[in-house]
Amino acid sequence: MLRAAVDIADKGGIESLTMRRLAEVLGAEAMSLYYHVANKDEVLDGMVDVVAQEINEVVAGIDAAPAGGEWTKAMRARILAAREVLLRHPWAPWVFETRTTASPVVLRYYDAVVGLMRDAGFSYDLAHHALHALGSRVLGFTQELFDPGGEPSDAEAADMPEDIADQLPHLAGMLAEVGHDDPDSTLGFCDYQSEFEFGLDVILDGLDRLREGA
Amino acid sequence: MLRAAVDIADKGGIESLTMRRLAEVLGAEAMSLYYHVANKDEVLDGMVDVVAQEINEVVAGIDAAPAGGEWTKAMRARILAAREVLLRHPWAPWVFETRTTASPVVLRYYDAVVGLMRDAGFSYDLAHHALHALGSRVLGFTQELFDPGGEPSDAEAADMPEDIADQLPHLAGMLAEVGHDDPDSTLGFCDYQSEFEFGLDVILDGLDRLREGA
DNA sequence: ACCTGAACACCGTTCAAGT
DNA sequence: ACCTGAACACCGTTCAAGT
Repeated sequence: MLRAAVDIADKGGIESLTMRRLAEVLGAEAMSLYYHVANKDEVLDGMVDVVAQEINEVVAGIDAAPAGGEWTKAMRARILAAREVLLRHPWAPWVFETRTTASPVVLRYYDAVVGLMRDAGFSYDLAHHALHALGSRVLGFTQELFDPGGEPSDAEAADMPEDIADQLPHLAGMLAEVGHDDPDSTLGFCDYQSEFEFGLDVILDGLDRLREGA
Repeated sequence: MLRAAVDIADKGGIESLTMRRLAEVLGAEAMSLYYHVANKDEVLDGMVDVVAQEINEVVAGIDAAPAGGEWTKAMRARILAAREVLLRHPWAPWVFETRTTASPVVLRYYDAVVGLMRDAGFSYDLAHHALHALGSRVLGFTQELFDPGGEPSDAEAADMPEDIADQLPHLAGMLAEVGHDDPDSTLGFCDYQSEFEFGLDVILDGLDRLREGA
C-alpha cells in the first residue's frame, strides 16, 4: 500500500495522490483504506518512512568507503547519496516538511549523522548546532524558492525589458554575466546540483573550523 | 482584499484561507472575487507581495546603520530584520515555497542583496553562488523538518524508553546533554532564533572567506 | 462594470450495513 | 476481520443570469 502510494506520487506528483486513486490502484473499492489506516496523514507518514528507509540503505554502503578520510568527506558522500534518493522522489521534500511527528526511520538516519560527527570529535552541543545549520541539507535537499537570478521568468529572461532592468541593476548584471559564462544556462537555468554542493561545502567547512577551534 | 487575506492567514493559519471565507470577510457574497482575480493562486501571489513589501520597508531603515561596517554585519542585520517580519506571518514560508513565478517585489529585495555583496567586492559569480547557499535564509527562514533532537515527541521525550534509546544512542546522548545545559529546553524545545543565527553566521563567515580568497 | 445563485467536479471522511 | 455504498461537509471554479 505504501509502495503503491509512493509510485503514484513518483509518476503523477503528490497532488495526484488521493485516497480514491490509491484505492483504485490497489484494486480495492475506495473507502476500504480506512480500515487499515486512520487518515491520509498516516499514509504520508508511511511514505516518508519508505524514502528514509531507502536513504538508510544507500548510505549504509557509502559509510565504509571514507573510513580513514576526514569527516567532511564522509558527511559529504552521505548527504549526496541521500540527495540522489530524494531526486527520485520529487514530492518527498514537501512531505518531509509537512510532517509533525518524527519518523523512527528518519531518527535512525539522524542518529548515524550525529555518530559520524561524534567520531570526528564534535561535542553534543556543536553537533546539535550543526544539525540545525545543515537543516534539510542533511537529507539532501533545499527549497529553491523562485531561484534567484536563474528562472527564465518574464522579468529575468535574456530579453529583460530595459525599464525593469533599470529597476534591478544588480540582478540584471548578474544574470548577464552568469548566463554568459555557462553555455548551458543561456535560458537562465542554474545548475542545482553544483549549487547544492557549493552551499553544502561552505557549511561543512565552517563546521569543521568550529570543531577545530573548540 | 490582499490585506484581508493576510489577516485571515495570520489569525487562523493558511489552511483557514478559503475563497468563501475571504469573500465573507470582505462583505461580498462569495464568488464575486473571481471578477477581480483569476484564481486562488493569484491571491497567494499577492500575499507574498504584501509580505515582501513589508520586508523591503523594514530593511530600508536598517541598511543605513552599518555603513562603514563589514558586509557580513549589514547582511546579518538585513536578514534578521526580514526574519522578524516573517515571524509575524507564519504561513509565509509555505506560500513562498509554493510560488512558481518570481514576484517583482521579491526581486527588488534580491537585487538589494546582490548590490550589498557587490559593494563588498563580490563577483557576480560568487554572489550568485552565495544566494543559492543562503537559500531561504536570505529571507529569514529555514524549514525545520521535525527538529532534530528537539521535539518533545514520544521517541525523544525525557522519558525516552530504554529500548529506543539503545537504538538511537547518539541522539539520546545529545538530547540528554543539550537538554540539561539549557533550563528552557527541558521539554526538548530548541531555541530556533539562536539556531537560525548560528547557521547564518556559519554561512556568512564561509562566504566572506571565499570573497577574500577570490 | 460589477456582483450573484445555483451548480459541477472534486476532496477527505463517517457510518451503517454487508460478507 | 475485512470490505462496501451512500452520504456529508467541504473545496475551487464555471456560467448563465441579474443590476
